[in-house]
Amino acid sequence: MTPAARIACLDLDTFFVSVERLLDPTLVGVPVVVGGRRGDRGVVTSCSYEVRPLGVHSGMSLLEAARLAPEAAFVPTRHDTYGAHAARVKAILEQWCPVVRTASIDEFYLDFAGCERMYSRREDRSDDATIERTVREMRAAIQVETGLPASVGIAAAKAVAKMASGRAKPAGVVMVPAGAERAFAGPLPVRKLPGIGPVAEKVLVAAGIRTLGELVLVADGSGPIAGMAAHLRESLKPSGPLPDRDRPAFREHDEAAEGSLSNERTFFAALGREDLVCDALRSLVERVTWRLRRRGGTARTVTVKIRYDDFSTFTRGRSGPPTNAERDVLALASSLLRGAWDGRRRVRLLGVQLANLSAAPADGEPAQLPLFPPRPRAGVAIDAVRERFGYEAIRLGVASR
DNA sequence: TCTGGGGTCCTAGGACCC
DNA sequence: TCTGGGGTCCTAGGACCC
Repeated sequence: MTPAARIACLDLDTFFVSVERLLDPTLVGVPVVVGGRRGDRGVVTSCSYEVRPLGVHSGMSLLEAARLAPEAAFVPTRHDTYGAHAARVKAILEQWCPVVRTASIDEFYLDFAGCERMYSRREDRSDDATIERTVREMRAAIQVETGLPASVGIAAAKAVAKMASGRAKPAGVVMVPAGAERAFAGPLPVRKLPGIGPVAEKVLVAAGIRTLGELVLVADGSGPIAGMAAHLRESLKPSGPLPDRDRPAFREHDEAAEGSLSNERTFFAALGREDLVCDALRSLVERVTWRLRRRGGTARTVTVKIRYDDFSTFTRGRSGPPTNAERDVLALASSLLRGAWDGRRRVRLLGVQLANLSAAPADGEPAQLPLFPPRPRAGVAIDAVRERFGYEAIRLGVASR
């Protein structure tokens, strides 16, 4: 069977902005920047199409964005809010396609292989036409049912579908028929290829390679540029079946026993005092272990991250017996912090990561020895309140500073 | 462009084991 | 004893993605 363009990549347009507009209709039709209030330290996480021509883009500091777009409305990011909207989108996609995978909060891959017959109509002149028409109908259904605009790329290869979804924005559909991959990708800047970031781009541009059409011609061989060319050629080939499951971070809570969990914080003013650094560490441990318990898992590895004023960054980690107890993690994190911080330099950022996750033994099941000490009753009560009303419903004395 | 916060994946050296 | 090769785990750092 010849490979065909059956992989669709659906990307929600300016997702956070779109959700904020659903929740606050006064934002409709006005330029919007999501990421924080004017003057906050932080960066743009999403911005509306009105401000793009002014030079605003995600990742830019809010100060710069405010200078470029003085008229824009600035709204803080509400991470707890967006997941439910993404879940509604996914539920609709599953009515249209048997294979739907979540790649990120605003991005889904679908595999329509084998669906041509079911969706075929007399006016369709080919299987490709059937799929493209179906995807257009699906895209419109998402918009009508959720109020969220989306763009879709369709191709035989995931990476090509992804690049095509970029070309489909806003609110469009672009299909790249099998065999047309090189013609489609050739004119695009190298940065558009998934896997080419700022560092790789710099290397390529320094070598005079600006487009994927130039990169694809680089011969096989050793060295970073030949490696990137090989990566590109591989990316243009038809993809195999999509992975069995969603990425770990986007699975349901009770099956999320893989991947890692982390919380980190950049301080408005870098911290120099030891007691404040320790308080911050405690607060991070409290939050990240709560998330771990909520998804019913344990972690074997704890890593502390520290960034100084000059942006130099260090991590120190250690593995041990699995735990989800705040006390255990705090003890380990504190000792790692002592190894990572000289106690003199000012600390700009502190982070705690939990990794090597696995599912915690079910309730009532005898754990081997005291690896899973019963949670103190106060801790259980705090978790319960947070489960109902959200993490911020309870601020513990020292952590609320 | 003075740079947030949540992730994944890859590399590379050393320990350790058979 | 001076010494092979493969596999896996641990740790630190970095590129990349949204």
